[in-house]
Amino acid sequence: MNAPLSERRQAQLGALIDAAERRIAEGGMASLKARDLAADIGIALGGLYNIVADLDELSLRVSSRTLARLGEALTATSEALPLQTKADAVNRLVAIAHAYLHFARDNLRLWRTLFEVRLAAGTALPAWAADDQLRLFRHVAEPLALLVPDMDEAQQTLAARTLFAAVHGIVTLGLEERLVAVPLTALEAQIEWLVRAACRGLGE
Amino acid sequence: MNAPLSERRQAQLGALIDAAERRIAEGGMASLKARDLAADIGIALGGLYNIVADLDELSLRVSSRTLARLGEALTATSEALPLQTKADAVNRLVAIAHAYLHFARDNLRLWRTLFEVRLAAGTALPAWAADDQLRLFRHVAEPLALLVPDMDEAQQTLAARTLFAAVHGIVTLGLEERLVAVPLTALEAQIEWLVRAACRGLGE
DNA sequence: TGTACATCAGTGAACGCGCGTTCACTGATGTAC
DNA sequence: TGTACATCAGTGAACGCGCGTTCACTGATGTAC
Repeated sequence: MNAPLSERRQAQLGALIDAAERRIAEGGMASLKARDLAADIGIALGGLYNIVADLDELSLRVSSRTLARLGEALTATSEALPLQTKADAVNRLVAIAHAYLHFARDNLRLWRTLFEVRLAAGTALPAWAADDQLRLFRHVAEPLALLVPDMDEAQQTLAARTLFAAVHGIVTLGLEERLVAVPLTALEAQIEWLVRAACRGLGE
Repeated sequence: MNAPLSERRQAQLGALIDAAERRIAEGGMASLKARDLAADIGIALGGLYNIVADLDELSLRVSSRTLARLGEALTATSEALPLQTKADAVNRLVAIAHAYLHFARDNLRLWRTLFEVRLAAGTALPAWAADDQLRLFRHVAEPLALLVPDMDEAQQTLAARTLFAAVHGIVTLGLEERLVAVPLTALEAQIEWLVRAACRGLGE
C-alpha cells in the first residue's frame, strides 16, 4: 500500500500540497475545494483521488508542513542563543515567543488552520501531529527547566503550558484584524513584558 | 417594522432562542439546524422565518444572551470585592480571571461559540456586540487603572488587553479536552500565578 | 519491425447529501354589517 | 345571533446550491511473441 511512489506521483503530490497550501493561505480551510485544486494542478476532478485519499488527508499534509516550518523557525531562534545562565533562559523564552509571533503573522491563515483541524468527532489526531506538538513544546520546556531546576517536573510542564498558552492568547488576539490593529512592535513589547514578568513570578 | 411584538410572538421568540441555546450547548454552532429547531418548538419549518429573519440572526441572539450572562457573572464577582488599595486591585483581577474560567467551563460550547461568530466576510459585527465587549473589558481596565495610575491611558488599555488575552489563552488551552485534562484547581493556580506575576511586572 | 493485448493513469458526468430558504396554499380568528 | 369576507399565522413540499466522492469509460504506454 505504501510502496515507494513513482517519481511522477511524488511530483503530483508535491504540486497538490503546494496548491492546497496556497489556497488555504489565501482563504483558510474553507477554500480547500476539490474542483479548484484539480484545476490548479491541471488534472481532472477524479484524478485527485488517485493522488490523495480525500481532502482530509490533504489538509493534514498541509498542517504537517506548516508545523514543520514553525519548528524550524523556533529551532533557528533557539540555536542562535546561549543557554547557560538563568538570564539566558529568560531571554530565550522571550525570543521564542517573538519568533512565534512573527511566524503567526507571516503565515496567518496557515497558522490559524493548525488549530482548526477538523477531526470528525471521535477521530483522534494522528500520532505524528501529537509528536510534532511535543517537539515544539520543548522549545519552551527546556529553558524553563534551567530557570526553575528545583520545581518538580509535572509543575514545570504545567508552567510551560501556561506560558505557551498565555503567549498564544496574546498573539491570537493581537492578530485579530477585526479589532484595532496593534502595531507589531507594541505586540512585541507586550509579549516581552509578560514573559519576563511570568519568569520573575516563577522564582516566587 | 420593529413594532411591539405580540405576546405570542415574544413567547415564540423566547422558545426559539431557548431551543437554539440548547442545541448549541450540546453540539456547537454546527448543530444549529432549521429543521431541528422547528421540531424543538413544535412548528413547521417555514414558520421559523416568521419568528426570525434567518439562522444568523438567531445565532447572534444566542451569543448576545451568552455575553450578557458572562457580564452578570463578572459583575457579581467585581461587586463582591473592595477596590481601594493596589492589593485589592490585584485580588480583583485574579477573581475576575477565575470567574472567567468558571463561566467558560460551565458554558463550554456556548462560550466557544462567542468566538466563532460567522461574519459573512465584510460584514462588521453589530454595534451591540462591540458595546458588550467594551462593557466586559471594563472589569479588567478598572482595577488596572488603580494599579498603575501614572501609566498613560493607551498603555493601560494595551496592558488590559494583554492581560485578558493571556488569561483567555490559558483558559482556552486548559479546557481543550483533546489534551490531557488539567484539574480545575490546577488551572486556577496557574491563572492566579500568572495574573499576580503580570501585575508585579506592571509596576516595573 | 509489427501486431495483439493488458494495464492503469486520467477523465468528467453523475450521484448523493445536507441544508437554508421560499412560496403557494390552508384554515383558524377577527371584523363589518 | 348570523353571514360574508379579510387577514395572517402556520404549513410542508419543493427549490437551489455547494460540494465531496464515485465510476464506467478512454486512450496512451508498456509487454509478449
